[in-house]
Amino acid sequence: MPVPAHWPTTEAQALAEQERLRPLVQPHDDPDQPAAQLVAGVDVAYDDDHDLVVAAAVLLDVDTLAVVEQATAVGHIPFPYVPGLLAFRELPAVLDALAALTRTPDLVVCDGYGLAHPRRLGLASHLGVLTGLRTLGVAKTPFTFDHHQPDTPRGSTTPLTDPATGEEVGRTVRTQPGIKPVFVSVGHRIGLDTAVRTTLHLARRYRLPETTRHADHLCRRALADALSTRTATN
DNA sequence: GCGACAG
DNA sequence: ATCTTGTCGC
Repeated sequence: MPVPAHWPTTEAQALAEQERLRPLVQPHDDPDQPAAQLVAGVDVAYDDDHDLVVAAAVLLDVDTLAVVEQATAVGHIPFPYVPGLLAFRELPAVLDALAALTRTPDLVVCDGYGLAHPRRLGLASHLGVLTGLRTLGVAKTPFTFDHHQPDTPRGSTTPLTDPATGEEVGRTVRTQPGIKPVFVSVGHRIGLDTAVRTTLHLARRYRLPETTRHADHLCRRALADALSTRTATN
């Protein structure tokens, strides 16, 4: 329930924490791990007026895409929204929701970026390093770095490149024909090709991965429930 | 200095 | 993220 001990309170602390965790990210496929069977989707909903944050973790079978388990967690908002420091606002609740699951996911799909981040530690990578879990990030809107629009067909991609180093830090992916692309980047213990392939598999029907859709719906319902319960109690 | 800026 | 009306389409 509570925020992890020593969770950063100021921007300076958060920046220092990112510098500390950044070198621990493993941006490649992990040979010791078999292909993912249980994939988790995590998402968060807020109510700033009541200082409430609700996270949801939904486990899907990667083959059938059926929901096999789900959990939620409620808490207080631990950090303000600051571009580049989103993880400090979302992860405490996400960690609680994941801990509430009975089974351990083989992969966690996050809402946002991983390596495609100003300091190479977006929330997907951050979550991966903190938990040791394999993670990837799928963002809905551009953040840092330039890119071109992918072609119209589903599966088309274009690189998200760091203009300074020329390094490919992510990829725009057209998950549905002619529909606005999503931005995929490596989180932890996974390579970009695998991350993109997995995202396309999970987004066979809609623009966003099934994992993200389920987690989004669940955390919104849970937030509504938490607010109504609060009204009935207070 | 100014603008941009995941969710 | 969240606030919001109507509207197009399966």
